[in-house]
Amino acid sequence: MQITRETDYAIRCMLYIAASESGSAVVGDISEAQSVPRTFAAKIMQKLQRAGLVKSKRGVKGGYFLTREPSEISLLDIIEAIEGPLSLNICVVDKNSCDRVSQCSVHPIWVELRDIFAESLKRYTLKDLINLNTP
Amino acid sequence: MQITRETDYAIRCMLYIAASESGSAVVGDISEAQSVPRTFAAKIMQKLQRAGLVKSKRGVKGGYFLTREPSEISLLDIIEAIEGPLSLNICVVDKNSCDRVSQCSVHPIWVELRDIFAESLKRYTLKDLINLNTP
DNA sequence: TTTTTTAGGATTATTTTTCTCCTATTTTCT
DNA sequence: AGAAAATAGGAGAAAAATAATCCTAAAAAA
Repeated sequence: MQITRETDYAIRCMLYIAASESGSAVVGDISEAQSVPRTFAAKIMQKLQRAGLVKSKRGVKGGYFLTREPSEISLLDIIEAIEGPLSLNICVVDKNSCDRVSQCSVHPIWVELRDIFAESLKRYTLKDLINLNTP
Repeated sequence: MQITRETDYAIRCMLYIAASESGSAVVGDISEAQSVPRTFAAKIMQKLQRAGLVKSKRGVKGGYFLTREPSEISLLDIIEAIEGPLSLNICVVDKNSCDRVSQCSVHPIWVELRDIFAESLKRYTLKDLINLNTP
């Protein structure tokens, strides 16, 4: 029931970019500032890019920058970018994982809880997190 | 962000006991009915007992039975019995896991979300799940 | 005293997570 | 043009967590 360390890193990386003066940052800086292993940070940024949360620019003066305003990027966005669609139980996202889904009395609860959790995670944006830090 | 298979099994085991005529069940039956590997089911029942959700009786005519009414046992109870205290990020439950907790702007959010999620999970009891099944 | 059933320690197997390494490719600056 | 600074992505290694299994012991009932 926990986010993975990778997801935690991803949030911190996004936060670093969002809070940076220029609005963009290079993997080396992100990695160092947020204590995320450098090559792992690079992989994470690639995932975030594929999910459309950031864009990259190669070469000198390159780096990553957000594609939307910090107020438009939620924790849910980042979590799903890294972990895939949110669900509390595998059966919600992969019907084949359980052959009893159709008769399972818990299944609909997992679906319902997914929506409740998603709503909660949607409510927190990068902007909120930055504001908490520097009020 | 998902419960483990062990936790899913645990919920199904509890549900089986709660729904049984006699109010008690033997590991072999639980295992078979819920398609949980037998020895694993035994381990799970032991965890549930240590958490105080069930009690056991050894020997012929033995088995496991609930210590509280189905309406008094929530999904949160079962999840925490198996996985330990609920938290969305390791840092909420183990301060040593992250050396930046004190200055981390996300940390308080994880604490807050934990409470929201816990409340949601508390709302669903074994009784609710049984009723869904046999209305 | 035999059978049924749980208790618990030790151990193995599998899967997932958490990275690392290497070789492109792109872009800028001199 | 060429060197330097970045990201891109495939492949895979290491570590940790999950998902079991096995064995021996203990308790209770018949």
